Amino acid sequence: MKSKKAKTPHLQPDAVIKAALEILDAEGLENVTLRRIAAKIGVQAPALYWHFKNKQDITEDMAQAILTNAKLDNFPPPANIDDWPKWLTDLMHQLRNALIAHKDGGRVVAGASFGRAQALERILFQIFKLLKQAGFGDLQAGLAASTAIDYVWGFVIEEQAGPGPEELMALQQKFRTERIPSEENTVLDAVMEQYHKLGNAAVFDWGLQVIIIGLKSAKNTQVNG
Amino acid sequence: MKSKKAKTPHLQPDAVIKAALEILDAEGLENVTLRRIAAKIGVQAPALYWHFKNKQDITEDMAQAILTNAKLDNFPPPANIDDWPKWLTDLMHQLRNALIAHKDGGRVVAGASFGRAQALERILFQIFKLLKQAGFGDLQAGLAASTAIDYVWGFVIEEQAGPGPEELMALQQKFRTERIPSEENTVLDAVMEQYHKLGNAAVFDWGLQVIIIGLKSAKNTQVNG
DNA sequence: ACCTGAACACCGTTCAAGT
DNA sequence: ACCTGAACACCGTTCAAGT
Repeated sequence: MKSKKAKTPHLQPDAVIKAALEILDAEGLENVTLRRIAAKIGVQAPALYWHFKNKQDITEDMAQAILTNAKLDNFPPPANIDDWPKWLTDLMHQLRNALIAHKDGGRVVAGASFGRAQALERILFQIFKLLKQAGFGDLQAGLAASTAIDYVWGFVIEEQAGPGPEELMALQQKFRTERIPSEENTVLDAVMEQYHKLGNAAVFDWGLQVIIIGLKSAKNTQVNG
Repeated sequence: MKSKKAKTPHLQPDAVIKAALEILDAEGLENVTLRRIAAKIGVQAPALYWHFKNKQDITEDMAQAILTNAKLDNFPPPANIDDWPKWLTDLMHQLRNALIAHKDGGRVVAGASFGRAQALERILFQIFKLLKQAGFGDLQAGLAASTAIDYVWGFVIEEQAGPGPEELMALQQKFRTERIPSEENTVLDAVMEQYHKLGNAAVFDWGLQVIIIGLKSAKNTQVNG
């Protein structure tokens, strides 16, 4: 009698990625090692080499998982094509959310080459298609899509790699003595204060809207190499 | 008789950073190890710990060097304040140039926390000041500066970490079978072709101009948290 | 004050050997 | 087919010891 699923017959690749993401969230990227992953699923490190080519291969799958879990693919298009700004806004917020959902998510995806490229290409392709419908030229649609994605990318990397509270403290102390005009100094401090009140999502959205406004008037502009 | 500079009296911190950057350019970030750096300047690895707290400390200095060597500080302001768009354009191009001047430059600077934050803060402060002169509100000037910087950041990371020629090949092959509508497929391919003809600098500039156009109309808009 | 030698705990990876 | 045990070359880092 063959009992199906007797005792989890073999090591599932999905379980490996799941364990890796759990370690990532709990302890950060530098603790995602093959030995830690293996230990988490009750196996020895070399066992992973049966299912994955190497660590890079695992990283690729982690990146895919991070970008795939948020349903960025087949993002529901707007009823009215003229609402593409809102559609793009929502999609880019979703992309950011996917990246910040995991600790060091930006760095993980940045570390993946093939997996990142593939996932980002799909998103880019979606934006490309919709912007063309909205009246963008071929090249402009492609450029617009990558511009928006690059912005998200940079924002998240900065957001996650940015100085923690303790580093901010040290920074401020160094600047107190260094920075030239103390009047403007306090003005910038006040702005930083505002930043915190707004929250990252709002700051992110401000820049995103700037880009979208710019895109509206760049729909069919000439591109000069 | 004290001969000055007899035989390079002691190990100079600058020489360490210089050696590190040389290894970086020649062999990439993963080969920048303490032992390799030490070997390059004819010393043993533990010797570095006399001059630097740890490897992170060296990374911070590398980031500083990368961002400082390009003269991003005290970037000459425009004769006419209304020319702030060109000024900002030039500054951002210079920032990109500084980052891509070294192999993996983006990742090095991303890996630095204190050093990056300090250098970027200075650039941000400069932009902040000039945009205020150009009539931006306090908060808008700050948001505008960080938006522009984030874009540069994302573009360069993508530019440097992006798939190399061999990965692009594999990507295309995978997409040939996967991607849904082959008509649109070829359109996107044509766009990618255009990208190459334009070159990275032109693609970068297109997105940058989009942002600047958006900034012009966001000078004094309300910010909603 | 500045550097070496030797060691420690930890990597990713390989490979013969087990089942 | 799938996994272990042991080893290899390499990390960053510490520290006693040399000069």
